[in-house]
Amino acid sequence: MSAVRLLVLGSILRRGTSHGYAVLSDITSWHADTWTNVKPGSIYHALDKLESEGMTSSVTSDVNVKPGPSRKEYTVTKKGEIEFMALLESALVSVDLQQFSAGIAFMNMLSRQQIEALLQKRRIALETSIQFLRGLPMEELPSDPSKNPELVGIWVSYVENEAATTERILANVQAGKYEFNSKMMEGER
Amino acid sequence: MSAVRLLVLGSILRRGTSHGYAVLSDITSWHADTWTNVKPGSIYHALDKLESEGMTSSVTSDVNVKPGPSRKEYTVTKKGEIEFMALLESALVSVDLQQFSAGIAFMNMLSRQQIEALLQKRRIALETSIQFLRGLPMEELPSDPSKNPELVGIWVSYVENEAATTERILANVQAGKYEFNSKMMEGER
DNA sequence: TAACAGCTATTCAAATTTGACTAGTGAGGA
DNA sequence: TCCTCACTAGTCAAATTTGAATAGCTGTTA
Repeated sequence: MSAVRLLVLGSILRRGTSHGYAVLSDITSWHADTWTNVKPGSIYHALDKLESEGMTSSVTSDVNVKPGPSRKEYTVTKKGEIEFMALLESALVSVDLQQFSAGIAFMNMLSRQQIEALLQKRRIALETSIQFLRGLPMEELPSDPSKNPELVGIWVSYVENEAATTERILANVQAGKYEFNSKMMEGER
Repeated sequence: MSAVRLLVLGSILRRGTSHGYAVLSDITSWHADTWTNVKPGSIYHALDKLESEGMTSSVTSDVNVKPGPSRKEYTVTKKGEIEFMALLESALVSVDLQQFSAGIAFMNMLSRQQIEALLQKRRIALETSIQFLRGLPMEELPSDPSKNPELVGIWVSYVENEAATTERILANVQAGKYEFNSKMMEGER
């Protein structure tokens, strides 16, 4: 899965109630064409899917909306909120940059303690991955692509860089930067 | 598009002639579960698609193949070879890590001069991207996710790291490391 | 000998993503 | 007035990707 569901739920949650086009505008304005690449179709599909799963509920509003055609207003249900939290937590430990970015975009919706724990977890996973990559066989004149030192090098350096990034964010969070959610939600001890 | 087409064509080209399962085994053995994540379904789909587009041609071999059920043997056509080269060149300038990795996996199928030109091009694209990212507005207490300094930081550091990686590979290639294709192919000056 | 595990080889339905297209409304100019 | 442009809002078919299932052969074990 891509990060669409997380982004869509997050976008609606930030506004309390929202409609397709607003979600689309939010997301396309957030990404600097860099960290997400979601198209209208994916967003509207995700909206339908989320509604059919009971993650959101909607009303068709046709009265006194100012410009353009009528639209469907969505709200995130309790179930959807739980789903959002689960997606958010898994995004924040993901090695994938798009996932992780989307997680960071909504980091303020968790508590400082939760973020710290998740970032630690990501860092450890990345370090394990570095160990593994360093152990791979390589050949100067590779007999098959997997033994190409540059190929392995690309991934070692990516993962090392991610580990450093994670560490840096963690340090900032621990130093008391930014604001976080203080209200506790289900699934917490 | 993902890197499947490139990987499939590359795998067949390396063996001269090949069949679905061999392509699948190649690709899954190359990725260290890291730099590609292609499933059987995608590979067989790509094989069908490529054949229908005339990029490959196939024979059903049923005689004296040793184990298991019968299979379809594919060869890359001239047209497929041209497609492969185009995909390879575009992978090598891609900002996306999966694309770029797949390109590096087959770098020896281009000439040293071609690789050098493409890597330069990638580095320049990445540097332009860094300039852009550095110019983005940020807020310590972001009013919307796109202004989150950590989010922007993640991408700055990713792109900077990619620029450095590209530079490093370029330096090695220029220093005479590795072996490349000396035979010239169409579309070259 | 039959049954099962394990490798070879692939298929297929369902889910997701892409890319391109449709359509309503208001503002401003000719 | 009427036309066109730009913005709002969304739909849809086609392509791709996923996840899980199917099916052929060979060797081993009970």
